[in-house]
Amino acid sequence: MEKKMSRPKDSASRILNAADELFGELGYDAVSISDVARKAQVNKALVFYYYSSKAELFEQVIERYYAAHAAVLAAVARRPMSVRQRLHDMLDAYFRFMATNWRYPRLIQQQVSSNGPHLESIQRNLAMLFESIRVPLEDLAVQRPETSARQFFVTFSGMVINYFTYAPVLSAMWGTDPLAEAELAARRSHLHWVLDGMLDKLDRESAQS
Amino acid sequence: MEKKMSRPKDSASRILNAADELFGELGYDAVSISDVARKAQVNKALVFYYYSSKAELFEQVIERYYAAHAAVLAAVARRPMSVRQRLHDMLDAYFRFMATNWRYPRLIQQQVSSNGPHLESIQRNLAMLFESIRVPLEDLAVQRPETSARQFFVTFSGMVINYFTYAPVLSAMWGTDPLAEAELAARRSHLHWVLDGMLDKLDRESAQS
Amino acid sequence: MEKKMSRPKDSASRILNAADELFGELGYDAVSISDVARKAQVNKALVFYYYSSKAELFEQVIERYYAAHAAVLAAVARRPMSVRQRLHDMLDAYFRFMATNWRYPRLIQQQVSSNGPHLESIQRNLAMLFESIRVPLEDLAVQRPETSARQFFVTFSGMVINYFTYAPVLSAMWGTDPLAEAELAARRSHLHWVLDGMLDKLDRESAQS
Amino acid sequence: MEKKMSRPKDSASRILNAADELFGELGYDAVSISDVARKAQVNKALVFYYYSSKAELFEQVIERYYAAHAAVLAAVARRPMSVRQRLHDMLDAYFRFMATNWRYPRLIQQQVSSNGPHLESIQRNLAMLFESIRVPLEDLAVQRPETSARQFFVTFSGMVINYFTYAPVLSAMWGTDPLAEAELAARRSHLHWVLDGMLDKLDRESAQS
DNA sequence: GATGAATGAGCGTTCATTCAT
DNA sequence: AATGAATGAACGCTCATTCAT
Repeated sequence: MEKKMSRPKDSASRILNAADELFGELGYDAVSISDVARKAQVNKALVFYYYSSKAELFEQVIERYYAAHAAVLAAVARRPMSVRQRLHDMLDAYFRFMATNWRYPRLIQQQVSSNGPHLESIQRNLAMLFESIRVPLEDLAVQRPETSARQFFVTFSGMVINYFTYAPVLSAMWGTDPLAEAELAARRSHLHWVLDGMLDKLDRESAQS
Repeated sequence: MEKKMSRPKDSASRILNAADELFGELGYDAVSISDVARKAQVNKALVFYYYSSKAELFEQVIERYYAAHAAVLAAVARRPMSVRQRLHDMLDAYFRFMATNWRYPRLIQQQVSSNGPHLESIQRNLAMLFESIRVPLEDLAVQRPETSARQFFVTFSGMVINYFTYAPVLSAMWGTDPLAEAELAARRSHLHWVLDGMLDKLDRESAQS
Repeated sequence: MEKKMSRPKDSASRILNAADELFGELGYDAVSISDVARKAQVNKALVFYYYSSKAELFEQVIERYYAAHAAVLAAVARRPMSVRQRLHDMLDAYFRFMATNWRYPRLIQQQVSSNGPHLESIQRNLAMLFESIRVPLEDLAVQRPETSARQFFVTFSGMVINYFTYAPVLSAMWGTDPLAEAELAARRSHLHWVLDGMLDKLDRESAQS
Repeated sequence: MEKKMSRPKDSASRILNAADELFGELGYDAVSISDVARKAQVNKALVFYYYSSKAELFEQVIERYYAAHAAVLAAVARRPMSVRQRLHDMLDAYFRFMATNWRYPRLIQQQVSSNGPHLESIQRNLAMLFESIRVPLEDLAVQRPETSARQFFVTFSGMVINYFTYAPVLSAMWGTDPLAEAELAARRSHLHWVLDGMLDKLDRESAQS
């Protein structure tokens, strides 16, 4: 007799993927373990066999994103280049990563906007991200209150993240899919345009002073 | 004789305020009607006496914000001025409103990032907001993909909203309260600086073409 | 200024009528005091002003039917006539009363079939009804087990009552309204036909013995 | 080692039986899931593990009766015999089934007399029952308004059903248990006596015409 | 006589989690 | 590794009833 035909991926990762999709779409609270088990086509108790609790399951979902995210950042940081180019590169890498993993920013927003129990790990991740942008920015210009690295950090992450968080709403508003290739390209060029605008202004200001 | 020992505000609005604070802090799903009743110091059943369901209570909370928000926008729209000035004014009004009602952007983010059941009314509100920014922007410049009103809309709302959504996290990261006067001032000046950068760039580009 | 224009009937009886209709249609448990108040167009608390509890309100509803029912029975009993004629008369009066007050048998059936809290008063009423049929029947024939007054009592009340209890179901089954004149007439003639059949049989049996 | 201290019947059927008894005695609305769970000696949540809702639990209870009832009817229909004998047989089977499953008619009466949410399935069942009696009756005699199959159907079901519905009341009235063997026998002989009376009358009438 | 506000108790239902197998 | 059964706690909500005015 055959050993109950197991699916392409083993149960543990099928559960993780199901959790990823459901949490990302509906939010932590709106998803029950039963939902996850059903989607993963496994027994409900098996979820607890692999992940000790619902909270831990969620943690694993974002942990996987953190790792991938960190890898992308590291790859960019490794390349030597001008500051201006570096910032464009980082923005691009950030945007591309989010476009590919669009449920990730949604998961983060859910937690942040409701003081979820996973804020701490999000904080750690965010601090790392901030560090990677702070250095080039501080090289670039004097830190005035309106041009501090902190402000740019919030501005750029907001510009990128919110595009994906709001994707479903924008889609309904404008009748186009914000995740389609053409729309992504438009957004990306806009972001670079904005970045250029800022760098130009910084240049002009430092020239002037 | 005393006026029947009731608190400064009547039960209905005490409930609404409690709901506002709790939903804004913890998110719709994480807040139970018991929590709201306890915070409002009323009987749980009384919540249903005034608001027919938890969903309706939430609706009322955001409806109140919508009304205030629309009033602010209308006030700005009424003033005649240059396009550049108008955009600065609108940004300023938007930011100030969010700073005063910082739970409002959090409530919206919660719903949007988890496809909550109130997306529809959020959409309506967002469409209105978009309309009020679209006209001045389209006056300003040719609509290229990277400088379309849509892109600016997402960019500015992201820049503003996320500052408040992330306030708790930033507070922990930087050890300063993002909602304190000094920090708000810094953010506000940054936003105007960014807007100026963009407008300058648009000017230069239209001069050049 | 006018004294809040009161409706054709005063509040107390409007409440009673509303309760009658709702209880009769939906059953005691399925009807809330709010429902009654809404239907009677009075304030919910006013129901308790006139009727001390939901149970008492129900009691008053059936009490009103009892009184009317007793009056009808008494009227029939008063007329001197042959036994056979008396039984036909009683059956007729019973049926006509139920046809006019078709919610009454439904109310009774609800209580009886769910051991409701009003069984006792129902019992009293039923005993009275039984007494009024027992005497003529016992005059008529020897009481064998299969022809005892008790059996006839159950048989006739079942034949009459169930027609009304089942009216909604029969209506759907047969596509005709059992409470329409034509249908009532058919039922009534059937009941007399059955009664005649029984009396004939009793006659033949007593002739034979 | 013991087989995991579970009662003679497994939880699912213990719940179903408890529901049967409680619904039959007190009525759908007067019985809470807690009551059922307590009687079945299981956890309240387990009721929902086996039956998705209170309504479905009730449905299962009557469904079980339907199946048994249909089986009995089918068994009778299979036997070839004279029309008169067939009607006696059907009446007998009907009565015996009700005597054995006396909570069944009560459940039906509850629903019918309060327009309960399960009327539809009751209607289907009743239509089937009607069909099984219609054919032999229509063979028997011309259909006059007072001797139509419909009338006989209501008459006989009323005569049988109400005996059981009223059992608790009759018991209190007469001081004898209507479900005791002797009383059942009396009722049964009465029913056959009535049927004979009707058949005789039909015979006489068709002879005469 | 009439009403709006308030409340305690309970209901049907869901869910994360446990456990024996 | 996998599962069906079981459970305690909580949740949103309803309702009969009370009470001050």
